[in-house]
Amino acid sequence: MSNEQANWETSREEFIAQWGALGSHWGINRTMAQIHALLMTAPEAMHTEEIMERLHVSRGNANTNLRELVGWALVRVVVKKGERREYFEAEKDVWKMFITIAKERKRRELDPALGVLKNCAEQTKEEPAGPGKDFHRQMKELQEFVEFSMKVSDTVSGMKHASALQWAMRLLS
Amino acid sequence: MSNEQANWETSREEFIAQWGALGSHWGINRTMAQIHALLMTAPEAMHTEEIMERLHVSRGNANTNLRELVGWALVRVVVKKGERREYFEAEKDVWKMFITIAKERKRRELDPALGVLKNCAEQTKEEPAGPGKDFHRQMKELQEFVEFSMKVSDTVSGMKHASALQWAMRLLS
DNA sequence: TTAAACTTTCAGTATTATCTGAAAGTAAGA
DNA sequence: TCTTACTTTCAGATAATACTGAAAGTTTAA
Repeated sequence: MSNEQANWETSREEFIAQWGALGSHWGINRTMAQIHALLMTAPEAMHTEEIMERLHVSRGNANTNLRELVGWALVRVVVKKGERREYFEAEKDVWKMFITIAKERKRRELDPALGVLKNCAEQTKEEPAGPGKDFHRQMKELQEFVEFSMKVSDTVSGMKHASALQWAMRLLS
Repeated sequence: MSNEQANWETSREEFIAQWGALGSHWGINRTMAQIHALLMTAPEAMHTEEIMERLHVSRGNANTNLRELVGWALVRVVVKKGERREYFEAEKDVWKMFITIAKERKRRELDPALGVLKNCAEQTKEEPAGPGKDFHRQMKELQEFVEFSMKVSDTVSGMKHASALQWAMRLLS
């Protein structure tokens, strides 16, 4: 039977399925997360056709989500000499992956959110004591917290894996 | 005109709308995020009726999402003496809020994810050198990263706001 | 040029998530 | 016990999101 597959492929299937499910709890399209999981565990770069077949998705869907992943810088396009079609490969280093995701989410979501908070704080800074002032204080506190998180995130993102680990050891000990 | 409203209420509307949008990028139901934003900026505890009216949502929707927020421990039920209906109030301290969310997401999503990774790693630990072994290593690395994140998260969650700030200052300097 | 090989786009369709409203459930107190 | 005031549930409706497939677009090379 050609239905036989290596044992690890069974685990891989499970990983892909679960990574997809997890993604959708975090506002990430299920197919996108699955493609990511597939490429993350791929021994070689893959092309669209292979991905379509493996995940049973249409060309349009595969293409859109691959582009999205490339946009997130989690996946790179690989051109093979003598071949016309594009191959895709994912970043496999977990630490780099984490940093990439953190940076991207910051840019896409935290930055706009911070804008709103600043705006709300600014618009209410003249409020006299009472509910208006309380609201102002609340927005200020949120704003400061977000700014603080961003700084931490930037600092950690700038670290090499080794120094991050060292830093963490100190924190955890 | 009774359409007039305090200036800060205008900012509050914007905050609620944007908090809802942000939430949905993070896999959180928009209404839930909006109720949270509403309560977070409420001078007094509110009851279901007020929330329904303010956000134009049905009783069922309001009730479900309030219960969900109580389940997340982001909102508390308040009973007023002499009153039969329940009032709701949100945690306003940003640091506490953050810790609560971190703990809850860990419990709900990271714990199960870790299970899958461990499983995948376990099932492939005997793989001989080659793609199977590479997969095993990949799962191990992800597992270790998740375990590490959990430790950091637990440590930070255990901190009082003050000591967290102190810690952060050292990191950022 | 023309054709072949591949990628992108998008209108229409399918799927999933969310919401409504009314009926059923619960509990206090008259 | 009955009524009233409230909360919960959930089947069906609606809205948001994701997916398909085929046509249009692009690039390479003969």
